Amino acid sequence: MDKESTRGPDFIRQIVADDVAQGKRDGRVQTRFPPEPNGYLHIGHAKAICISFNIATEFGGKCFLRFDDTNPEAEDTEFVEAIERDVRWLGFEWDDLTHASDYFPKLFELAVTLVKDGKAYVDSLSADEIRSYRGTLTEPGKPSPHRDRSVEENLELFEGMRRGDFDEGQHVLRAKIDMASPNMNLRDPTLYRIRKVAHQRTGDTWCIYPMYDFAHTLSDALEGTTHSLCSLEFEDHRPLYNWLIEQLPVPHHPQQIEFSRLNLMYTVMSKRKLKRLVEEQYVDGWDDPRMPTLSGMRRRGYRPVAIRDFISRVGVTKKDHLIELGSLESAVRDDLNEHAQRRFAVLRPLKIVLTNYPEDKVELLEAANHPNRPELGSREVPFSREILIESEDFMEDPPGKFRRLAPGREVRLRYAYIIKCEDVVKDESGNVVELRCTLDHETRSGSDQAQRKVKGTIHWVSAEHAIRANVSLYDRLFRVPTPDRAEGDLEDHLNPDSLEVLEKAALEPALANADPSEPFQFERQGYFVVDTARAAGDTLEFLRTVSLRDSWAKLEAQALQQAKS
RNA sequence: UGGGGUGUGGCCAAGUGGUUAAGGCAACGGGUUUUGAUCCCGUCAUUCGCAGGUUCGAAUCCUGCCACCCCAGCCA
Repeated sequence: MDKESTRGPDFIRQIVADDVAQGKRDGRVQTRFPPEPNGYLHIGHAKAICISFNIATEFGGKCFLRFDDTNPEAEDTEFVEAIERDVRWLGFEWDDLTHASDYFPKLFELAVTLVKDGKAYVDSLSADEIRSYRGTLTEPGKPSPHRDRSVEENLELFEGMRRGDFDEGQHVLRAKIDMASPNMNLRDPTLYRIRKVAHQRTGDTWCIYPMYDFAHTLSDALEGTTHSLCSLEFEDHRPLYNWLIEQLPVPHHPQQIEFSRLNLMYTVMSKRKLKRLVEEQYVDGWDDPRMPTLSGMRRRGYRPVAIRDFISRVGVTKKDHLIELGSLESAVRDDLNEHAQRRFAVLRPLKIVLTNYPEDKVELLEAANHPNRPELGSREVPFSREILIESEDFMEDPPGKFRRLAPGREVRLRYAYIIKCEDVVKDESGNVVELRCTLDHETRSGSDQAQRKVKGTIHWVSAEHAIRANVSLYDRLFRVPTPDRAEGDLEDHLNPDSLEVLEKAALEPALANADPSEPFQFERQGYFVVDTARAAGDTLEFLRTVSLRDSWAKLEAQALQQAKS
């Protein structure tokens, strides 16, 4: 149910459509999403996933999930499983699941071909030496003394590398391209390095592993990718990508197209930084609701359809961008507004005694599950003499525009009665601890005389029937819009108020057996969901997915601004 | 001072030489409302990084300049 965009096809779809129209590659379309299993997927990956999977579907093609598992030191099956789960959760199913490691034998063969053709050589310089020989951005590199080894010697050495005759770092295999190229990627890039580490899939079969450019390009070419869609930072790699495909006898000639990656304000998207937040326990784990990971968003209560909608709202271009959080939240709200059933929950309770309501009386009042969707039915909410309201719905000395409860003022209790505040009870230190109100018996919701209008309507919960719950309120993880670019350490920019746990929340009884997979709107508050990861004892745990749009809060903020200036 | 990219309203983004420069988010104003929500209506770029040029006509073509991003892993 993604919202239909009125905008024309993006530049990638235009290219693919042209290719198909011209019968390029027999009009076949095949894409792939190639994550490295060294971390969890985040919202930036969701963009890449949507692009590749959707384009394949739109053109009647295929999309593979391929693990780019060429660096066994960083990779782990935990990540493999998480990635598969997250891709499926987002709503996509791959036509085939492959691994760069599936191609290790063929990749080795192709490397040998390159050596035989004199297009690759074994270099025995140290990593430091290679770096210094590479030159700089403005100065050309110089050839390694090993650059002109004979094919025979190279073959022997490369076989030796493969057999495990050498230590890590002793040799690498390099492409022989152009040490003076203005494109650093063409200055004899490393193709293979020795790593005496077991691989999560191939075990000890290999002690040499291909580098990204070699493995990725040729995996594409081997499995029949037609359009290799990736992010902008690989633009400089495209000449190398094409070079490899031109040099080697591969069955397919894919085309690489780059788009800008997704950046969101007030968060970070680099796997390295996310990993650090997890490992140094600034967050609860990869699925912490403040994380931009898909698992975090899932726990937060964002639904796949909302994420897909957000991605399509953002579009596909080559322009670097930085997207406001509001844009994501708007997509999340649009989905939840449509699908979440409404409930009453009082987050910070203030007790009210209805002095003219019988002590032992309980009424069951009907409340709609969704005001705009009557087909979703209703539930009964118990009402009694003692109720709880949101403490911020009462002000002793309210500003002009305040429409809620105040001494001598009336409000409508939603789906119930109009009440009037008669008395304010305070403790020794002057805090308001209880309100004594009278109720207008003529104004019960649905009754003939219920039409009387008052300025405000508030939600409530019967004190006697309330269910206790903890409610976690999450906010942005960082307090600066671009923590990546900000001065100082990452942790200096963390938002100290990114989590507030309310331990006195009171819920209406209908929430007692809430289905953890079902989102709710706590009326006038926001969208909430059961926090399964937190549910330990017998206390109910909810978390706030996103607040409701709040024009009152905005007014208050503006008033505060004016008071300051 | 090398190479590769990108510049359209606060944030995204259509636009592919020819009516008044789409749309979304945000903001602002108004209407409906027993959620200060939703919904609905309206306002919001005489101008497309800047300066020249070509053209009857330019965001779209040309030239120059400026700004920002990426690249010197045996990471991906």
